[in-house]
Amino acid sequence: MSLRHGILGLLAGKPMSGYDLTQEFDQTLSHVWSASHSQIYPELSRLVEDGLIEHVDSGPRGRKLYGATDAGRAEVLRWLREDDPGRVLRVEAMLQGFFLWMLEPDEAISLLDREREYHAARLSVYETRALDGTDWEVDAKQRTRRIMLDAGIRYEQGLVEWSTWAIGELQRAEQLRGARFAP
Amino acid sequence: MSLRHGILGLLAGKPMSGYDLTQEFDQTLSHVWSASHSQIYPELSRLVEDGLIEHVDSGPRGRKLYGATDAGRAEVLRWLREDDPGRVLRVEAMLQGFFLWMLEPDEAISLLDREREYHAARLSVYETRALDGTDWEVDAKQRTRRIMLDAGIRYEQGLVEWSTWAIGELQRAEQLRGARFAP
DNA sequence: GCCTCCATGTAATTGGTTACATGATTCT
DNA sequence: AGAATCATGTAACCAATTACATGGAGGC
Repeated sequence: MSLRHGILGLLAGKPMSGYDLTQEFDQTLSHVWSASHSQIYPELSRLVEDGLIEHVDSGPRGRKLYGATDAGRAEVLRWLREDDPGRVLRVEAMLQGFFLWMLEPDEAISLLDREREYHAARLSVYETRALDGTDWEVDAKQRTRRIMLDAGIRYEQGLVEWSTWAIGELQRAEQLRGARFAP
Repeated sequence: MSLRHGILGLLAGKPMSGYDLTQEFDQTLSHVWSASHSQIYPELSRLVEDGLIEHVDSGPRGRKLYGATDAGRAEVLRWLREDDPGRVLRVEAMLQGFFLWMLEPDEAISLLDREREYHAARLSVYETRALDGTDWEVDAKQRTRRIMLDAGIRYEQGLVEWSTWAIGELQRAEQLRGARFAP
């Protein structure tokens, strides 16, 4: 139950509303975990029921702030210490990659180019964020954010490099193929 | 519906049984898409119903080989050409990473060390596989396999480097903290 | 004869997506 | 006055996991 622990971990950091959590998953955690508001709100109710979070404050427009209870914080720590994380990966774009051989070379190249562009765009988002964070290194929380942002940067960088290289490979292969007919 | 297209793409390559597909997802496609046999068998039935694959041969122990039909191959191509891949990512280990600040420095380091070890192990599996593949470059299919294996290698390499670096960061931070009390 | 691996399937449950539904506040 | 954004929730459906269930073939 990772969504549960994700929410719990965020609320252990500071009180937030369902809306805030939705944004956090969508922005900061996006390269690590996805969750939509329709999943988050019911999970918040369950966490309250289980005594792991509590309703701590209210704001305008029915806004409800939740915070982690002691039991909630303890549960995050237990999860971090004891639970081996699942290793399932599902990356649809990379699954498509496995079937590139079915496409004409130029189509395969344009698919890889789509990937290169996507990851270059993500990379520049993360790099901007890295520059924006001025007061890094002040405390453990900031340091963690920096470390996880770096993971995102390295991941996107790796994929930009990979797709650039792969495009080159396909172009080289096609030139060789052409040369056999027009030497 | 990525599982569907994953199966279809594999069967467009060569006829396989549900058992073969399960192994393929578990071994070659593991860093890209996961699927268990309990998901695969029902999906095979649905694909037959929809005329995208057909039962082409039988073997011992009730083994059933399926192959893609023309409609099936056409559907893979349509998917590759027209469908924008989903960009949802879910990596439980990295989600845990976001809450490292809640742990004592030595615990955080050992969590990162677990990651380093896991990815180093995966990396060596892929690197062995890269050496085993002798007749690379012979055709588009082999070239695709090489390119996707390379994606896996770069991904794991990136994470080994990242976790090594992150461990260093935490160690450095802890030394600085210690120095303030014992200058 | 027994163990392991090959091989296929189903059922119950949980997790996640998409669509539906509503209302308050702020900005222009 | 109208649009955009904030904010919360539910319902129907689809996807995935875990557990249950069974049997044949080959090796020792």
